[in-house]
Amino acid sequence: MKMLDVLKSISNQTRLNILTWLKDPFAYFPNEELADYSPSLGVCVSDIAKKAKMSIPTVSVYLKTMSAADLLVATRKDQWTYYKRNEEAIQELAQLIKEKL
Amino acid sequence: MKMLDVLKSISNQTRLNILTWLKDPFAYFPNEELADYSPSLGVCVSDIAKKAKMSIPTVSVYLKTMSAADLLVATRKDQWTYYKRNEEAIQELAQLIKEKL
DNA sequence: TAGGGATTTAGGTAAATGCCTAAATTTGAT
DNA sequence: ATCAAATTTAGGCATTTACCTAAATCCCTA
Repeated sequence: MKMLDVLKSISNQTRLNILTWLKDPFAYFPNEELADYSPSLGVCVSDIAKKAKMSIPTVSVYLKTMSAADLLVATRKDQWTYYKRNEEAIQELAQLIKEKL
Repeated sequence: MKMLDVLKSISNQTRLNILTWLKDPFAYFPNEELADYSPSLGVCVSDIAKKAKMSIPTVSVYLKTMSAADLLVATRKDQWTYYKRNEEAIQELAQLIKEKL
């Protein structure tokens, strides 16, 4: 894990929010959008963009950045790309800060 | 603690390095510079700037930013400003990431 | 109170980041 | 093969960040 890239990828309020939203999608996204939600997939790009009130392209690259930093896991299914949190990597980051930083 | 400001303040390789150096000054700074080192004070601006191979003004504002984010503690003594880590805040950050992020 | 060392503040430029719209691509369904 | 929906890629502009040098300030000591 590249500590600096991970840190950069969460040094933005929107990206930080996305991480929070994905922690508990039912608490943050309209239920109808989660009709066929599955924890193994996560939430799709456009739903996240709508929640963020930001353009889809912007959010698309944010998500891509975060998955490049290994904080999110992307799954393409049909024409949708779903993103979910990578809990292991997040815990690993906390651990790294705790003992190595 | 403002999570975002803290994260921003460590989203830079040099500032990340400084945090590492201050964790164990004797391992990273020339011993003669630490002649009157005391853990309660830390290391002064110009020694840190020299170690970073960066201009003093740049490092001065980096350090100030980090202490504004509460990651460092500054102590002015005579004409020197010493900086040391704020271990509590760093642990708090790790904790915050672990359970709230 | 003048001089000098350490630091901070100001001011500037280049690079990176934040976001957008438009265009291109992917993929399922007629 | 074609259309439409979702996403990604490209390109662009505004703001922030990363540094620097020069000037100002702080604080000692003569």
